[in-house]
Amino acid sequence: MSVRVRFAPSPTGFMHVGNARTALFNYLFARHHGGDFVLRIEDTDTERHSEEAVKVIYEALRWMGLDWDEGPDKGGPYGPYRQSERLDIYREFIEKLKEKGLVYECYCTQQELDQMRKEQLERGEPPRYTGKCRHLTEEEKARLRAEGRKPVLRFKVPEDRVIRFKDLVKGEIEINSRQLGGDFVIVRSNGMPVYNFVVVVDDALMKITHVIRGEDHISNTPKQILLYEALGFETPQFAHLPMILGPDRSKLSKRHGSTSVKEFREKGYLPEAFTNFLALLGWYPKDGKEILSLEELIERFDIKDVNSAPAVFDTTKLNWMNQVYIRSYPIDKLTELVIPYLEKAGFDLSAFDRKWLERVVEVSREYFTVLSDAPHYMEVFLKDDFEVEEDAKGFISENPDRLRVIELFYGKLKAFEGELTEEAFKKLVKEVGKELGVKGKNLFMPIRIGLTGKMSGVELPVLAELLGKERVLRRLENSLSKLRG
RNA sequence: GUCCCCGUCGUCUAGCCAGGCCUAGGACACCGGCCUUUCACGCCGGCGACGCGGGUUCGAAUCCCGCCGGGGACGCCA
Repeated sequence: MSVRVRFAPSPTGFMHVGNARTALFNYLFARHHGGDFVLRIEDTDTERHSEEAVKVIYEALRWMGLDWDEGPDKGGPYGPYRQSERLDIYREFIEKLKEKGLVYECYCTQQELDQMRKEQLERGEPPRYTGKCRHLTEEEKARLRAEGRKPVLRFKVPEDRVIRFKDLVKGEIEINSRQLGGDFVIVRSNGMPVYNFVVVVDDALMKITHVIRGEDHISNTPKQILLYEALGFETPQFAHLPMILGPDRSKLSKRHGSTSVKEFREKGYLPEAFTNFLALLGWYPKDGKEILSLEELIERFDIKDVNSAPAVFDTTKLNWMNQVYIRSYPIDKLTELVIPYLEKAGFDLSAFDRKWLERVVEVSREYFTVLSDAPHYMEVFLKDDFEVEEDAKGFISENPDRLRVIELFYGKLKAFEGELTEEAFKKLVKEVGKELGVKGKNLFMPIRIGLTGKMSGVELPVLAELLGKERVLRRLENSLSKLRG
């Protein structure tokens, strides 16, 4: 039987990195085995969900390069792929459970349940539903209905049964049915079925062979296994991925800073780096190669190599990886990605030639960690009327020779005929040094300051050639006036 | 509270299932040096971990037990 996995997020309006990793691992598993990757939207909690939120999921997945074979937008043989559109299907299976006598109506109110839980906790007992409504007579039900109460449907959990399953990541797990918290709700009082039920129906009907999801679902698994059995479905294989933790070792959440895929995208992480980094959170390739393309990840991915210990989400390594990817990215693509950041920073790029801009990106990218660093490092190429920084001013005023270097260089350049290539620039600087008897830092730094107003930056000859004679002259005039004044 | 899961450098991890090859390997970060007439890159080097205690064994990071620590789940959320 061929492998079928699914990613089943609920559209909350943002895609958490934990979800992103779950999606990735499902995708890698499917592609590695030549199977199908299904996208299903879990929106039974209707009030919370919107179309916009579904779009967020699509965008995150597409950005990461994870393409799905079946889904709400694509269709497929086991649709619909949105739970809110599958209500008739669920109804059918709920009827089945009713016929088998495996469910019953419960009329307890929210307040009653809360009260019960509170008392149990106070007594030091684990909170659980006691089965109070399990044996209501028809008359009692009628009376409760007359009070205006609307029942939920609860599933009868067997008294004392050990439920076992083999988790592909964690190994054998067993739990006694007594620990499940009592008979659980499968249909809300408003008629809407609940996660633990629909997930089973959907996974079974969609022929999902492997359920790969976060570790926080481990405790749901026994309940779901009970439902698979009650409905006469074959249980799939389970693989529970270790949690992703914040720096304080608690479950990663918004208070830990950036946790949504969108934020990483906006900061200027490349999807390749982000995906690569996520893959290494809880998984490690046998050959130890860490920089891996999606194809290479697919090739190497094995669910058996997934670590069972949780991983702390620390973006330090992601930063490094992003640099690695930035440096090897196709320059035209990188330029395309960088442009929005430059425009957002207020640079008018219309005056610049595309090829020239690519050259600038090429020499600047060595300095970027994230794409949003681009304006900072590229400014030196884009803006001629800069300020001279304080430390640079200080450096010049320390020694009168230093200002003279700029002045002489300016004069020589003005008189210079021809194109200002790297070679020509070096030659001119050398002449200045010779005539003034200045070398090293005392020679180069004033020229750097004259050209950029700063004490550090890209290599000067490269900068000079890219700017061209006219712009260099203008810059020297600019900084000279500021240094003298 | 109860149950479940987990515990190797600061972080991601290799090794653990099939005990000796582990004086515990790699990567990131950090520190130092080299390179560079700046910064960064790059190169070289350094720092740095088997949670604790018992067993089993000639030998344990690896197997067993206990403890401690961390996390998760206990919803008419998913």
